[in-house]
This record gives sequence, C-alpha cells and structure tokens, in this order.
Amino acid sequence: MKSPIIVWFRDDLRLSDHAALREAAQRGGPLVCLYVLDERGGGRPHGAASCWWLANSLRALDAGLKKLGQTLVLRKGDAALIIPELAANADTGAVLWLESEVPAQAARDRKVAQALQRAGSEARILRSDLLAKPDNIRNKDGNGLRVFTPFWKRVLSLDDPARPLAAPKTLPPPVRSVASERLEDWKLEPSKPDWATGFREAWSPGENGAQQRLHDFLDGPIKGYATDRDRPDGDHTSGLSPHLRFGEISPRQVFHAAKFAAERQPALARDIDKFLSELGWREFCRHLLFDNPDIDTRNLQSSFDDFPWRRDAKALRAWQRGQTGYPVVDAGMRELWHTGVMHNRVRMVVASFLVKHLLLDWRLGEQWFWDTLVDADPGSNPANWQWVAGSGADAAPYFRVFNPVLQGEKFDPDGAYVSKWVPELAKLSPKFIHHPWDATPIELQSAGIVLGDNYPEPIVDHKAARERALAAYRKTRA
DNA sequence: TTTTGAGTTGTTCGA
DNA sequence: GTCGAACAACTCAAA
Repeated sequence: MKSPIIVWFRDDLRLSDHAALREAAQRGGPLVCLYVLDERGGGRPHGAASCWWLANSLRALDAGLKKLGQTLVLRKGDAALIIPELAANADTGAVLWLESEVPAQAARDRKVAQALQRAGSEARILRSDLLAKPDNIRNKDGNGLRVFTPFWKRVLSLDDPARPLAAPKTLPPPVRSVASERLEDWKLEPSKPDWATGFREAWSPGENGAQQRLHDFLDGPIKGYATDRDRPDGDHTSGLSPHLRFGEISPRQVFHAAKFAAERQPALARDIDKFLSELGWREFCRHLLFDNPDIDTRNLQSSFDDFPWRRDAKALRAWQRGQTGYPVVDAGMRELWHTGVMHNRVRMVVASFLVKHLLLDWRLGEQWFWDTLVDADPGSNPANWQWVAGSGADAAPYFRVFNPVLQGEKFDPDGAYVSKWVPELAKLSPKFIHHPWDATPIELQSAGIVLGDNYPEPIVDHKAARERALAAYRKTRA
C-alpha cells in the first residue's frame, strides 16, 4: 500500500495547470487536499474583500474536487506547525506544493520544508506560477530590473513559459481519518451587515468562473483592447485580476490562451500584445516584491522618507467613501466599495488624487485598497501605489498630476460611468457631469442636485491643490 | 568603463 | 481649436 500524499493548496486554487496535484495523481496513494488559513505566516493577512473571495474560491475548489471523488481539508493556524503534524498523523510520505516567490510565504515554506525533512517526510516543491523566475531576470550586478520595458522584453526573450497542464481526470481517494474544519466557522464572509451583495452580482469566484472570463474576453473585448481598455464605461477589460490573485487560473494559462488567439486572428496582434503586457505588469510587480519584501511600507526611493505628508482624517474618509465632490473619483471609490474592484484608469486617478491633491501618504491608500479589493495583490497593490506617488520603481514624474475633470471627460465622455456609480448626478448633462460646480443653478435644480447637500462641493480646489503638490514634490527632490 | 538613449498611463500655457 | 514646449532630472539598461 502506498503512503498518503498531501497536496497543499495556497494561492493556486485550481485543478488544471497544477503541477503538485498532477504529480500526486500520477503517484497514486491516498491523498489529502489541504488548505491552511495561515493569517500570520503567509505574509499580510487578507483584507475583508479578499476574505469574501477566498471563501467562495475554497467552496468552488472543494466542489471541483468532489467531482473527482476528493474533498478539500481546511485548517487554520500556523502552517509550519499544522503541516508537519498532519503529515505525521496521517503517516504521509510526501507533501507537495507550488513554489511562491512572495518573500513572506517563501520564508514560511522553508520552515515547513525543514520541519518535514526533520520528521523524515518529503517536501516536494514544484514550479511556481510566475512566467519567469526572478533569478532569471537579473542585470549584470545581479539585481532585478527596475524599468518595465527592458524587464518585459527580457521575459519575452526567454523561451515561452511551459504549456499548461490539464486537470487530472481522476484522483486517488481521500484519507478518511483527516477531518476538515468548517468554512463557515472561519467567518470569512460578512453577515451583519452583508456588504457583499454587489460582489455576488459581479463575480463568479473559482476556476470555472476564471476560465469563462478568459474565454469570453478573448471572444469579445480583446478586439480594440489596446485603446478601449482605458475606458471605465462598459466592459473593456478582462476582469481576470482576482482570479489570478487566488490562482484560480495561472498566468501561463492566460499567456498561452492569448497567444493562441493571436495565431488565429492576426488582426488582433496589437491588442493581444497590450493585454500580455498587462500580465507583464503583474509579473514585474511580483519581481519587485521578491527583491523588496517591505515594498508595502518602505519607499523604494528613500528620498521620499521625509516627504511632508499631511494628516487629515476627514479628507481620508471623504476619499474612502466617495464623497470628494469630484465625480470620477467618487465613482471609482464607490465602484470599489460595491464590487471589490475599480477600473485601472480610475485607480490611477483616485490614487493620484489621494497622494497629490490631498497630500496623504500613499500607504493609507494602499491599505484601503488592500482591505477593499478582491484582487489585492501583495506585489501589484503596493508597487502601483508607489508608482503613482513617485516613490516607486520607474515612477511617474512628479509633475504628473491627473486632472480628475479632464480624465473623466476623456475616458468617460458620456458620463455613463459616473451616472452608474454616483446616481445623484445621473440626470446632469454630460457637459457638466464631471464638474457639476460649473452648471447653472437651473441645470442643477432640474437634475435634482443641491451641491453641499445631496452631493458634496469639491473638498479641494484642483488648481490650488495641484500647486501645493508640485511645491512639496519640488522640495523633496531638492 | 563610459556613454548613450530611453523611460505605461499627464497638464498647462502660450503661440 | 490645435500644437509644441515646458515641467526636471535621474536612474537604469545596454551597447
């Protein structure tokens, strides 16, 4: 009789392109499919929105496993204790998992592997989900690249990432003696109040939902993606980010599916290259995280360490709640609250607004996003906040201050996006919907708007705020 | 080693 | 309304 095997699922909540599950299926022997909610050891604890996603994704994974006669075993606590103990109790021969390049996870994983080896068990770590290993993308000094374009060129110059593996058709039976905790007991989902109704309408967490998204996207919105992706009004993006975050689909699967689409439809080459480069940004941020484990707290450019951020709890709260008086900013912040995501273009606008118009520390915005985004990624979230703030790698020039009115008019010309998320402005004509303060009293009245009453006056004046930011940034450089 | 060219996403102003 | 320049200098990658 073969000894039992544990497959340890982490940010790879899928059955296909899963080298550890695949190998376990081939080896045979009783199998434990394990997920450990390790709130301390795996890096930053999930934010509230991510907890919602996680709960649903675990449920989906369990359903997928059940179809193969398996089940997902849930445990909560320190993985470095739980896994060796479980391995001993179940008398397993090996624990298999996919490598992580997230520094905190990698450190924790080393502890797990050492403990297993001390106990005479095998720790089998298989290739990670990244398209390229950070070790393979180095400059001549051995450091990671800090400029995106050469980084991405380098990744693309390597051999294509391995072809994705199919999901196992059958799995060995579970180990009956290993019990699972109950997902409900983890209280990952909100109850009172239940703020996740909008999430349920917007999303289908899990591998099936991820594959559906990918194929719907490559059948439709990919056409014109290179330009339309900037528009928050309508479905012009893939919506894959939370699925990628939890590994319900792997970057390799997305990469090869996009390449395949490009072969069949050469006219889409430009759109697909653009789409792949967005996958490249995810990769870039993960590599930055690999080299900078404290990227969520420490400025990558230390010249920002004494930047005079303001403290203003009231302004922060107005920003968080979508009550700044700038329609496109408020629309974005409310979309985030309602759905757990925000359109990429609008993320830049609201981030620039917090950091530059309000002069509030980028970490405050990063933390809010961490808590409210279902796609909150330990690499992308802090790296992109630092990029906007100017403290990051390959950062935006200091004088780039987004004008929320111009951005709204340019990318939401009909005001459809604002109307959807800031319904109190929906009756205002597109001409004024991005700057209601310029509308005449009659226009405001017929749209049912009383500024300062049912929609706020702008909390800062754009021109004055811009100049204040430029002055502060100029000083930081000098 | 030194040099060279380039670098996600913008805005404002004045001609 | 449109267009180009200014906004700044610095770091990075590669030749």
